[in-house]
Amino acid sequence: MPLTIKVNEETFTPRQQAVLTAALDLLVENGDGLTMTAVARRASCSKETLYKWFGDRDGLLTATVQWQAAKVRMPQVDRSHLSAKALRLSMEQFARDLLTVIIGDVSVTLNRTAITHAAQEKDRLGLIVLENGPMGIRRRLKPILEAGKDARLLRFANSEDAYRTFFGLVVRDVQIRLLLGDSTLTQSNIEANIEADVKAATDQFFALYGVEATHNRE
Amino acid sequence: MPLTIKVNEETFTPRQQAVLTAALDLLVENGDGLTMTAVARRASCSKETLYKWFGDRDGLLTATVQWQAAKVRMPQVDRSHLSAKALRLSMEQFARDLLTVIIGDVSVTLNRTAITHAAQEKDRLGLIVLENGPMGIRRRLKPILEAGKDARLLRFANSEDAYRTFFGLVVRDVQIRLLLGDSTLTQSNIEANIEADVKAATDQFFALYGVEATHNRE
DNA sequence: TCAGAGGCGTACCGTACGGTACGGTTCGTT
DNA sequence: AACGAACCGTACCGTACGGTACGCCTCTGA
Repeated sequence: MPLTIKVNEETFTPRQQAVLTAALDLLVENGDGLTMTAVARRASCSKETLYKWFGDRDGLLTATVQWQAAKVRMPQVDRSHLSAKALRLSMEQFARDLLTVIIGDVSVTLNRTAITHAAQEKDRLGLIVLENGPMGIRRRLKPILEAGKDARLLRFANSEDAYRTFFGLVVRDVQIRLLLGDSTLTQSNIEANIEADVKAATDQFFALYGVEATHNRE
Repeated sequence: MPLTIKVNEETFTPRQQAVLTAALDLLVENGDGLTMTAVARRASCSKETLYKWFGDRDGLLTATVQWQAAKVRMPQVDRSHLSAKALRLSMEQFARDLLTVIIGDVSVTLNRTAITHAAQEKDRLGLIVLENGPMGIRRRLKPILEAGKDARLLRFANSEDAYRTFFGLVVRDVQIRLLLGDSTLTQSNIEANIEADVKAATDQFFALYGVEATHNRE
């Protein structure tokens, strides 16, 4: 019994994972370069095997996206014993992880692929990325926000709005510009400012939702 | 590479605009449905004419996106004599227009198309959408922000950050979710909340950058 | 009335790629 | 050793679609 990694009910053998890695590499290297022939050649396997394992091109694509997306795990933040300082650090950590993931080649590629897919009534990939992207973030951030609320460090009517505001403050127009291929946004360019951006976004979030804020949404 | 985007009414004849309309309709109806044959049939013209007018498929796509994107004109806001109330109304108007455009079928389709295109090293469409989307917004919003600053109604170090924060506060995760095909975000669903969202975003923006804000980014 | 331009519709070509078939090879099991 | 399952490599098929060619129609202007 070979070691397998379980991803949402789907298990992949190491060999299969090598294939998925090849597929992902091809995607990142060259967005439309994911032809079955190219994957087979890159992974040194036969097309027949690809079809046997993944059904069809769509299945391979889905498996690739799903497998990779699930690998993006953001560190869980310690929720217990929430001091003001700890909360702030947690939020900053979150912002940093979020930004780092979003500007990565893999994320850009996966989002582009899923969006392309969604443009054809096949929203399967879109839903996967959605679930592992924005929704995943939301799921992890929400308890922290509510812990902050319970600790009287944050004030908001519902955590949904608070999460979405935080998302907006952190991501701003970076993601859409990257997806559209804005050449003025080099990765190194963003990385250089990432700490400043993280701090700014967190400051702004606390200005809006921190208990000491005079202005607060109702 | 001087990417000049100039779409005058004289650039395309009415007949050509009819063709572009057909192409856009096909795009919106069915993202990948833009085949040359389909456009020709829909517009009741010959493929040869399409190639004569637009060069190749890419040219047709570019013309379509360019033509439509340039049609999205947000109202210029009167900048002179800027009262606090006028500024706020301007910002709200901006937020409303921005949200309205972004959740529209056409915008979603165009962004998806451009992103798909950008996934293939051909960032031409991406740049066009970028220019008419985020960058266009930035160009129109910036003078208003600076007028607000001059009138001592807003306070910020540079208008770039202020614009991007506003963008984030307004758009949040709506655009990426729509692009990914999030089925829980129906258009009517968003439209129902659009006024509340607009007000919330504007409130938050003024809380962060208004002169009366106690917390302000440095 | 005629000529030419512009344009429609259709047929056609080439190619890229998804998907299948098959012979040959490796490897595990008995 | 013998057998079979899994798999590799390659050749092959069908189709969809980008792009071209061409015959015919319509409209315009002299």
